[in-house]
Amino acid sequence: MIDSYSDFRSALLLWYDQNQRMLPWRTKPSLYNTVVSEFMLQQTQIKTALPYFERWLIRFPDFHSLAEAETESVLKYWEGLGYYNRARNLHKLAQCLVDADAIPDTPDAWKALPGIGDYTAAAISSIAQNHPSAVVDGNVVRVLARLTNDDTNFSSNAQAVKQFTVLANQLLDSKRPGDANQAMMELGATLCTKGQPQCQCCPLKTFCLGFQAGKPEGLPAITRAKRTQVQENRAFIIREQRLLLYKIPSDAKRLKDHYELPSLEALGLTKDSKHLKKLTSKKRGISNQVITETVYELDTALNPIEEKEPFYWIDLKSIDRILLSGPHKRWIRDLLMLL
DNA sequence: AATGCGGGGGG
DNA sequence: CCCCCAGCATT
Repeated sequence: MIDSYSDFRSALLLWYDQNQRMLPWRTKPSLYNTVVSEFMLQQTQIKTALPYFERWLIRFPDFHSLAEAETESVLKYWEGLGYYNRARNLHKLAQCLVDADAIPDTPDAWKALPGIGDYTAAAISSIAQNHPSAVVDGNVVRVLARLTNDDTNFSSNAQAVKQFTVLANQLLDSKRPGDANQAMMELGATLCTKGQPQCQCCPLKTFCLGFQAGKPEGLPAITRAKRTQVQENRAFIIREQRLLLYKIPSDAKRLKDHYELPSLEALGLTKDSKHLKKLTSKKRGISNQVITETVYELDTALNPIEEKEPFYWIDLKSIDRILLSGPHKRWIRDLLMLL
């Protein structure tokens, strides 16, 4: 397929040296910066993570400061980014490293730490420690599927990752593994994009079978999980400058310890009640669910509930101090403007 | 191997 | 509206 691995690696690295984006974890490289950025970038685009990364480094500049921080503070700085177990795992990881006798120096050693799988172990090892381990993320899968013109219909992303890991390691430049890995991902993020790849600018076009065959856009072919529809009805209730919120239990599977607008169900109400008035409705996606959420207000004559257990009356002035998921935070802000 | 986990970017 | 994003842990 590829005549000269040496030519391939040179072309890729030359392009990366000349075209890489300026990013804070590249400008100021360190083990800590690499670890934090890789956690934030799990299933999250660079553009989205960037402001979080900057704020994080000011508040938690190193492993030691992170290890010592309260979980609540750590989550507050992750608020809105999603996948909150990443923050909890990063926090635990910092504590592990501070306690450890030695820093891990192989992918397998990194994988023993919380929140680190195949991808992140290879990324940290190669970028921060010059270890020759290839990363295979969504970008790399796309680049390699096109490079080899592989039209396999993968039944999952994991299957594609597994298949392309072999090739990724064969192609990896062991002299500069961190840059070679980042170059493949940078290529996938900027030129070899899903929609309209800019093949004419691609440093790999002379090696790319997909380009030569003329149809790289359709690759890779991966069957995705079907989405299911869910309906949620919630209450927006304010009494005397306090908003009624529901605190998600610490043993819940998602959004543990976050606050949200209480569901009508939890309040013992149904959407058909005469005392409810529809305020607004929005649709959003979570994982493979499409949630249609409708918010109602309750007649001011009725006083719904005491402050007890998972229900809290939060003073509007202190709303910024509690943990809120992104959508609920925006929702509350919008509804307060409306009133 | 399949599923759940947030949220947002961009076509 | 859709797919996808520098994935991981659990089952």
